[in-house]
Amino acid sequence: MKQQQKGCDRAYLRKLEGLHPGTRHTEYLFSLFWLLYDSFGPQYWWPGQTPFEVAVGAILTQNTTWKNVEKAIANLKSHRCLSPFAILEMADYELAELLRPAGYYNIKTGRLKNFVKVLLEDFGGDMGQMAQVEDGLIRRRLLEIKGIGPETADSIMLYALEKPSFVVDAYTFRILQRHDMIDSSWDYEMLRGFFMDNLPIDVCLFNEFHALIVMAGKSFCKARKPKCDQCPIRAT
DNA sequence: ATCCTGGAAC
DNA sequence: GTTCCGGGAT
Repeated sequence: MKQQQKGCDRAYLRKLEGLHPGTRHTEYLFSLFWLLYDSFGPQYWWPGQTPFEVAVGAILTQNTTWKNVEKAIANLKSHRCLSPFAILEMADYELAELLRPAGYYNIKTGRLKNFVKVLLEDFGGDMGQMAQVEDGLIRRRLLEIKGIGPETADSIMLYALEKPSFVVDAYTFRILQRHDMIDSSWDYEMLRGFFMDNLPIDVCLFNEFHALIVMAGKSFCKARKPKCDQCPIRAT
């Protein structure tokens, strides 16, 4: 079972900040972080259990609310199919039926199998073995899998393998654009680099930061009717 | 630019 | 009733 990271608390994060040389961007990012941390509190992602379950969740949650993913994962569990081998051996239509509540069930059936195939063939079905591989290498390997794009790869890296890879998402783009820190020419890798080049490389920090950005995006920095007036990170 | 999909939230 | 998701492939 994946337990809560020990020592991933405010004191630890404060110390991290103190030890890191501050560029202008570093100051912006940390001030953003603390405003989020103080208003939403620690998030302790991933609401997950085993690293494998976290990876499955990362694939199933693509463009889908987490609530729906939980149902699909519950289905896998109740059918005792939450293992690489069980998933690989299941008939497509059968797996699709279990994944149904997560939406895109036919697409996700293929994507899950693609991932599980690599996990079994290259890493003996063991996430721990996958975690042994050097960060850059394993990221590239994950990105080769059809159905795993940059955000899903980084989510698996950070939340399942506990490697310090910053997860960027649509909220990250939106928030930084509205803060005038970036413009629309920035792509995924550039924005990921912005965080990783200006923050201490740390699993606990990246974990909380991305989770907090998601919270801010859901509650305030929405596409349609942003609640800028009440937003805790307004005018950062 | 469009497709893939169910379900929660508004 | 629409909108929108903890995206990615074609």
